[in-house]
Amino acid sequence: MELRLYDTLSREKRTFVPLDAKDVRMYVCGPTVYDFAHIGNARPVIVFDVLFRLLRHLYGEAHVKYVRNITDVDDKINDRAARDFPGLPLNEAIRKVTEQTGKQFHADVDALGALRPSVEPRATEHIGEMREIIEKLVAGGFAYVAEDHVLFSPQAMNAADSGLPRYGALSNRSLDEMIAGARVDVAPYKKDNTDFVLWKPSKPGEPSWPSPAGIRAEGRPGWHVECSAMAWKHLGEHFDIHGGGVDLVFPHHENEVAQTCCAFHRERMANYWMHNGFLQVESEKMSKSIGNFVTIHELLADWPGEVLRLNMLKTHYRSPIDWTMKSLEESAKTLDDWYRVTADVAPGQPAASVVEPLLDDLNTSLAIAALHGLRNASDAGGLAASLRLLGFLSESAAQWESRKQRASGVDASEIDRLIAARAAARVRKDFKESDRIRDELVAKGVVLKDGKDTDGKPVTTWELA
RNA sequence: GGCCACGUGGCGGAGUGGUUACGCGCCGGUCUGCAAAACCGUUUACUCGGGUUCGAGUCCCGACGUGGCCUCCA
Repeated sequence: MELRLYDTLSREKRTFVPLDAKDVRMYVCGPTVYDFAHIGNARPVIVFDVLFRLLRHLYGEAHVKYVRNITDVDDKINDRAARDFPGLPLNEAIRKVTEQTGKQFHADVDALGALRPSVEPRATEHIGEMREIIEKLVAGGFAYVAEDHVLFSPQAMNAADSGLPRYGALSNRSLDEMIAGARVDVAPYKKDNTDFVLWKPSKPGEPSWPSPAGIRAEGRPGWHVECSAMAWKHLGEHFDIHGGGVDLVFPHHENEVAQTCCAFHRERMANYWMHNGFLQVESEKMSKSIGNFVTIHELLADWPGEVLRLNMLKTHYRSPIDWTMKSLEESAKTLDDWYRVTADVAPGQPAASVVEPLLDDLNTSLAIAALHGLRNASDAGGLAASLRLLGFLSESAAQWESRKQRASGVDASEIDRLIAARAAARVRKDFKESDRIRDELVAKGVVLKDGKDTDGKPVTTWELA
């Protein structure tokens, strides 16, 4: 069985053939670290983590390299730093913001069960590579200097007749359309309104580095060239998979392709371009003004990370998701059941019924249906191994259960005392008293479960509603 | 205005021409002092209008609806 992936560029599912099966290479655009990551940011993290795990399963852990960058130079970071640390010099404030936010991001994605990528490059550590790419683009006639900016010219790219991709091929639009649809003010230093910034001058006090292309004033990079530089440094001029959210297709990824292909005279940057769909919250677009803007951090206060993970994977990665409380409750219930039935089970091999849907462009919905199938067939070993492949079952069943008790703050010994009192009442057939105790516990959110142990003796356990 | 994606049963959500998706819920049963939990079983669908075909949720055209992108938002 072979892996098939949907490629945004060719707009079809294609069999995945790595450039080098001993060194499978994937790049995913990571966060700009200026604020808490929201639940929409969690989607690419989880989706491409599943792909990373699947690739490791197929090609071996040592043969897959996953790069996810951290953008730590950006206007939004500068604004946030000035707002939060008005007393500090800007550069120091920026460092505080990026450190704090980066740390929080790692705590969030760890809780979601996402493996750390092989490399997490920071933009500010790759300024040299960015300058190098910019120099090549200027030398090749694809970029020009104007008023201390360096601008990339898609027109020049499409005028070149050598083996380059056409600008606009990834996002499926022509330069003419872009010119016609342009609705922003064109900066006076641009030759064409489709030109985009590779390098720009820094204002006094802002982060700055020596500029390329003979510009005397110091400056800083444009966003797009950061990813071209980091991907090049860690994965080479041409690699296998490039991922991110659909919103990045244009202009970010289109521009990455342009920069990398023109700098290195290549026809392709990545062989497969993968994009995850967007997310709505309770059927509404997530926005701060509606008040439904929800961070990963906030959700983790109420739900285990694996519940968020399962809830995300119930929907195919390219479809839109409506993120709702009801759906989260369902996901939590499912995981409770899976933890229960896989408790103390030695994991076997991941089931083919789970792996095969994943090979078909990460059909996680169908894979989850297969998990239910394993559960109903009482194949606990296969279920446990398959869940692990998908990044679940990171803790023991006991830890999973105790986490819920801790969160609710109930006193386990008090509950045990009440259960014993109820058992005594039932023995003397004082059902009025036994029901009273049961209701008392329900009021505390504790649900009793009467069963029998292996000897047929009645035994009562409990769980939180 | 331009480009693109999507529209499945009470809810979530798979399925690219012909057989039960699956899960949650509902309902019924077993168990129970009664419940709950657990286990067993059952139920309902393909936005609308045309077309292609022996046959369409699945292909084509149109309408309506929802969402995304159109210069730094995952």
